[in-house]
Amino acid sequence: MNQLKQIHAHTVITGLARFSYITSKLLAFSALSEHGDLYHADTIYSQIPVPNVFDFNSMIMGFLKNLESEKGLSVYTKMRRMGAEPNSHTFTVLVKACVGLSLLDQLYGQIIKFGHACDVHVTSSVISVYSKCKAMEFARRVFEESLDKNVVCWTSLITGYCGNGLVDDARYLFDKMPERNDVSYSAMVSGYVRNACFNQAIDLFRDFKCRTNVRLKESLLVSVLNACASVGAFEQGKWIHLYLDDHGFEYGLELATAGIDFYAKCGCIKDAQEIFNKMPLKDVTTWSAMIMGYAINGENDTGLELFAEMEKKGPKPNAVTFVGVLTACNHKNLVNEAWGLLGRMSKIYGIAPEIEHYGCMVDILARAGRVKEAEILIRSMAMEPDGAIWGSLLNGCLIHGHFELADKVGKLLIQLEPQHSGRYVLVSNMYAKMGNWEDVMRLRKMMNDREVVAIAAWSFIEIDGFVHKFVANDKSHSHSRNIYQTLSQLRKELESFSDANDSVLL
DNA sequence: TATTGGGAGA
Repeated sequence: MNQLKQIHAHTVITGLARFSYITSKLLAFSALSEHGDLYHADTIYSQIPVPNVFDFNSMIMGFLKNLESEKGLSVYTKMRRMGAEPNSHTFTVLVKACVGLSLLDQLYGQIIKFGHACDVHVTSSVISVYSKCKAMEFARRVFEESLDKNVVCWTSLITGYCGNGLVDDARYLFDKMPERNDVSYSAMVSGYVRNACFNQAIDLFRDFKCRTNVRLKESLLVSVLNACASVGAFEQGKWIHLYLDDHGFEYGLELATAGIDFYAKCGCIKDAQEIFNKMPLKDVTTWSAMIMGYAINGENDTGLELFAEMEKKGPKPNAVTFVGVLTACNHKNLVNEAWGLLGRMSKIYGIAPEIEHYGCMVDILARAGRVKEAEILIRSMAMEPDGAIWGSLLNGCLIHGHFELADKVGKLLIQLEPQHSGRYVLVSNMYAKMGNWEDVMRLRKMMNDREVVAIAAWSFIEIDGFVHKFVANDKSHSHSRNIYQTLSQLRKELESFSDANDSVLL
């Protein structure tokens, strides 16, 4: 950048600055290059008597890249005042500065006025921003009215539908689009993942794999790994890992972190660790995934040790990292350590606790039987407690037999989430435990009246690529007898283990 | 000079 400043000074002294293409190049580099300097660009820009569209566009892009949308918009205002005509590049970038619908509507009016409504770059950008404003009907209209649509425009609309929970509409479009590329597949797969349709995501990927012989793109594999992690589709995820090794992929940040998460969620913590160790570069997300991985696999000490290592020589932990560390404390009943970490988080790292952190802390306290303390913490929170937090407290009350508080929290929870069947089940179980059958019946009637249907929770396990499904009281599996025998054996072992521990504690 | 997609969270 110093060299550039010297060149700039030189052009001013020698009069070369009169040649607009030279100044424009200097301006663009300063505003947009990684090694640039936006404020130097601003100086160059202010010294140009009559900037051209290219210069205005460079400044708009620079400000937007720097997350200064208002300044970007004011460049546009100046541009219009000076009578310069915006081009399609201007609008493609500028629409991203529109935070609200009214601003976007105004800008779209300008786009039509200057005749850029059919430009594929502009259309894709506008669709994408309307979608982010949750205005799908407008996004759709812009799409329909554009006479020249390419695969990018289609993909923008598909992403928009997925982002607004309309995953079926997205799929309908996806099937209808005249041409698909790897990004459209990626968009649809990750759209399924974001909407918790993991199996559809995996099916679509398999479909894509069959149709093509080209090298699969990283982004698509990241989305699929995500889906595999969520449903425990071990064989499919493992296939991706082999594919990566066979095709000489680098262990890049997104892909490798998704891999760590996948193996950890499938219970293969050693494989997760192997990827972690192989990665040439790790960032806060990578470390967080690994810490959380240890926590959910019961290797809480290793998780806490890794966190200590991160504090010494890794990137600065963020809010998500602390969710992982608190989860590790939770599984080991480390109440005081958790309090300490929550304090460290805000005092040392300046991270204000979010509802997730309170959620972990309440869960830790409640599981440890410190339900009063948990209740006080909930009431001291700066934000409204959600159902999950009250649910943790209720759970703790039930484990430790605090029925009075459980009753109060249960009523509150049902009031807060009247359509959540799980809440009724939990509270109803509590009444049953107390022998309070009248209230059990009352709750059942309430559920009927409110048309709340209890959804059965299924478990899945994949063995040799075959998925086995289970539900409570299910005897349909061919090995059902053996499974129940093993379960009963396990229960006996757990009971004797817990009896032995109780006697140690007493 | 520009448009779509991608990693960790109770």
